Amino acid sequence: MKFLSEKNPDIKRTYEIINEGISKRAVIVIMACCSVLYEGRARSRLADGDRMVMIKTDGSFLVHQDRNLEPVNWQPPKSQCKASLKEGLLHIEGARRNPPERLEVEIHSTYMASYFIGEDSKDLELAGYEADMVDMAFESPELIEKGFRPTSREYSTENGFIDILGKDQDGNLMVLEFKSRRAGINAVKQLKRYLDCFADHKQFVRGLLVAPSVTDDASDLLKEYKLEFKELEPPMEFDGDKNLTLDFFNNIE
Amino acid sequence: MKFLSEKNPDIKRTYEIINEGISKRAVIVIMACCSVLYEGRARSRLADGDRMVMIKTDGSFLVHQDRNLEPVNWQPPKSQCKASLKEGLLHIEGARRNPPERLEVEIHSTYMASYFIGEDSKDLELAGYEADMVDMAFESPELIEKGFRPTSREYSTENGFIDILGKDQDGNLMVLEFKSRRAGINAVKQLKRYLDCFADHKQFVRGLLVAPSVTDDASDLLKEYKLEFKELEPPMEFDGDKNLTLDFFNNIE
DNA sequence: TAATTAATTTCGCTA
DNA sequence: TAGCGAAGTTAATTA
Repeated sequence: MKFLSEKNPDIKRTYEIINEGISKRAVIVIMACCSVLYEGRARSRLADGDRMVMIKTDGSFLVHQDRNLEPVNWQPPKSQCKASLKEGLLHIEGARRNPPERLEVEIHSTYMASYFIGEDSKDLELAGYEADMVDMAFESPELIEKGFRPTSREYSTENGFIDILGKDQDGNLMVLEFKSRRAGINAVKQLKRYLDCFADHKQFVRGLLVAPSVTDDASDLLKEYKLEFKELEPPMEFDGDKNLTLDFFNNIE
Repeated sequence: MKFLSEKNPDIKRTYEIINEGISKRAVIVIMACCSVLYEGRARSRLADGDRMVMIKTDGSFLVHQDRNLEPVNWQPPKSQCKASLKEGLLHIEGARRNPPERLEVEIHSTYMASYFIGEDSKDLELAGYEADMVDMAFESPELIEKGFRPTSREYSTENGFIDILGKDQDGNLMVLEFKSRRAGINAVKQLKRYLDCFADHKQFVRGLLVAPSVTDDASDLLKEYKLEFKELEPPMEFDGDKNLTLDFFNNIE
């Protein structure tokens, strides 16, 4: 990896490092005392303090405080970032047109300025999506209940798309709504709205909420609406990897 | 600011820097080639690549690739982070109990390892919230329309809370739903559900969607449901600062 | 602690 | 490009 890192560069040198990093399409990481202004979808200001400033190769622009998971200010990918020296002050501006917004960092002193040109071709593999859960149930309908036969996925209604539509072993129509996390009352209301689309249906239609768990409120509402709940966890295997167990994952307590 | 930054430290030295940073409650920033595993609410793995690893003073733990605004993997504030050397490999683990989840970064080589103990007492001031918009309309009802008289905020119905309930100059009941951004069909449906709660009301009830703009679909749906739209921007002034104009904010094109 | 909701949500997908 | 919906959403507020 090619990189450059300097301690306590002065304002002018920091400016040079940022420009060099931008022109080389590097990831720029700076620790500095700065103030921040944002205007666009909302508007914010942040007085002086020590923060980490990062500009990524795709134009993502982040300002992190020493606390919180999320950046205190940011600009999304594809922002145009540029540095400028004005009256002895260093400004970094990230802007974009749609929506129009602008982030400006004013750097007063720099503790460390660096940029990195690295290799990272790998993308994240992630398991546990709601979509995978629906796929699993569609392919293995016995996970829902004995005799369940799914007929369609993403069945379109005027109140949105039903995850899975099918029939139980007695031929009753079934509407399935999936949640990959604990389901709340909104999930129940959503399911109810799907069932409303079958109000003129002659036969009884069963509504089934499928999730790892439900909140107490949601459980009550299910009873009130005469809907059902089926406990099911989202699949945690990676694609093409269904049979592999990693030691790592057995270590969690 | 007190800080330490070293280039190309070996694994053992990186380990020392991390431990020193953690014990001093510093912000740790590392550029390294690493792989990442996560298990908890979901499960993920990320093969080797060059990334930025950051541990904050509140236990936030982030892994950033050179692209995307969001970290590719992370652990929220209050996570327990610790480093360990196993068979010549450096592991950093961040874990928490509720929900049970664990992030593990395996570092293969380090380009830069650093920690920073800085000062940052300032919090972000932000304007442009939906809540501010509702407040503004409640206090200045003429912004909605001449003769409008708001009666309650957060009026509770079985379909959720109505932002503002009031009456127009002819005494008609009005239900107002606010969005601080462009409103879509979901906002219209939400407003419709509030109006459904007044289905047994003897008089006509007006439904008004208040937002900076609406999507075309939402506009169509408003007509279909015979609901109205009022264009209104969220307030962009900071608290206690209503009369100040900042030069900065005039610069945006 | 749990549930509800807005967010400069972001991100990916689809039309 | 815009709209729609899930997300390891996060973060704040309230019960």
